[in-house]
Amino acid sequence: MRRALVIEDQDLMRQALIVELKDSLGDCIIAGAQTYALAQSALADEMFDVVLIDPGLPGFDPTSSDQRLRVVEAIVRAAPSAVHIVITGSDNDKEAAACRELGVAAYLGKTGLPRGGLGKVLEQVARDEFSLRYSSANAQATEVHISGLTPRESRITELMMQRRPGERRKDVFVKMAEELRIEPNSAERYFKQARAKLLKYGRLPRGL
Amino acid sequence: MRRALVIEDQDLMRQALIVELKDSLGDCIIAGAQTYALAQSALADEMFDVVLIDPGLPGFDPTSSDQRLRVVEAIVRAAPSAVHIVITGSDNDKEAAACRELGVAAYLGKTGLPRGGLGKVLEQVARDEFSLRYSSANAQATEVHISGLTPRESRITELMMQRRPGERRKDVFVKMAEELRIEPNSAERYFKQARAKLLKYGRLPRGL
DNA sequence: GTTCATAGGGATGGTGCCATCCCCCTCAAA
DNA sequence: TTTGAGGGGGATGGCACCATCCCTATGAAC
Repeated sequence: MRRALVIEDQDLMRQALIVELKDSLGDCIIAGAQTYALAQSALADEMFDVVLIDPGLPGFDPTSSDQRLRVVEAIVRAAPSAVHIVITGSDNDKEAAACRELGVAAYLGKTGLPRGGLGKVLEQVARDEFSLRYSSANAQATEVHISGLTPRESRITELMMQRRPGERRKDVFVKMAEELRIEPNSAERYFKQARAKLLKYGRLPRGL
Repeated sequence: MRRALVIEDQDLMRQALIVELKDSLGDCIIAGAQTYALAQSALADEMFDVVLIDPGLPGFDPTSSDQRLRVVEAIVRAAPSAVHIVITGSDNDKEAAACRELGVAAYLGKTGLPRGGLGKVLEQVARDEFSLRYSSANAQATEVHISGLTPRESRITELMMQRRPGERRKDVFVKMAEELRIEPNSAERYFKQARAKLLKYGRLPRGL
């Protein structure tokens, strides 16, 4: 059972990263630290296999690349055997190179890193590659989330609304089926169920 | 059924904010926009009751308070009847005051805003109060998340590990019972179940 | 010697989601 | 006229989690 530590001051983001890690690691114990002090005490208390670091922590000047790197360096030294992943909202290539020098295994921008993205990064790292992903605003469309729909229903609705012209519904069912490893028939069933719910509440977005 | 729009470039954070909003609003439809352009087209297409804005968007200089405020102003103008909430990682009192001038209903720092925090903010806003919460690193301890535990089991384990000396287990059961509106007996049952699982896998953190 | 917190469970009913298989109907294209 | 995409469902079994109630046993406190 692997142990991981997530160092990130923004609570919702830390929560999200912990969930991402949990989904990627399988059996694991994940600690979350909001501050540098809490991270230090966690690192002193226990061993970790994976450490996720956002260097923009309270008490450090976010515009000082020097301070940011010193935080990373201190964390890496405190757990030299762990896999270290730096994730930041203000990424740049100089910092990426410097982190790599410090022994960091992956350097990630927060923008453009979707659900499941961390899993792919960990796979890359497991192959001893340095994983580098700069922020990029890559969204093609707005997402939509509708309460009352189950996750499956929500997902197929989203996929269906993003369908490009000429693409048949059946193609979308196949796409979702591959994504979730289920039968296209099931995807179709979720879509029908979702549409029925939306019709009932008179909330049918375009794209039916 | 209310409609909300979340404008935030970091995908995981946007996701988390959408979940927060969904939990707070009940029946609702929530759109998520990664960029200013996507936000604009969403605002042009539909009406929204609530708009959540992170002014630090790609394409704008994050150090320029002028640019940040112009983003907020444009969004507010595009949906004058909506409740606008600004949430940012780099909050300061000048920007808060300026946002209030622009008609924003709440100004929140990302650090120190926990799960459920947005719900309280919305309650405040519903009472026509201006909700102001600056970032603060307020965590007392590291959180712990263990895979294989259900949410209930995870929560009671976390509460139990944060128990202060002298506090009895029973007190913690009551605390969790109030939090989730269940019987203390049930909380105790979850704790026992969690401990049994942890013992089975030899992963008993201190605090039993 | 009784009370109470704690340890360590068993059993139960309910609910929601998942995944699948089935049915019927319509309409257009080949 | 047969085939295939699509609309609109019903029924089912399995599973995980939730919430509750029940039982035994230990050990310290009063």
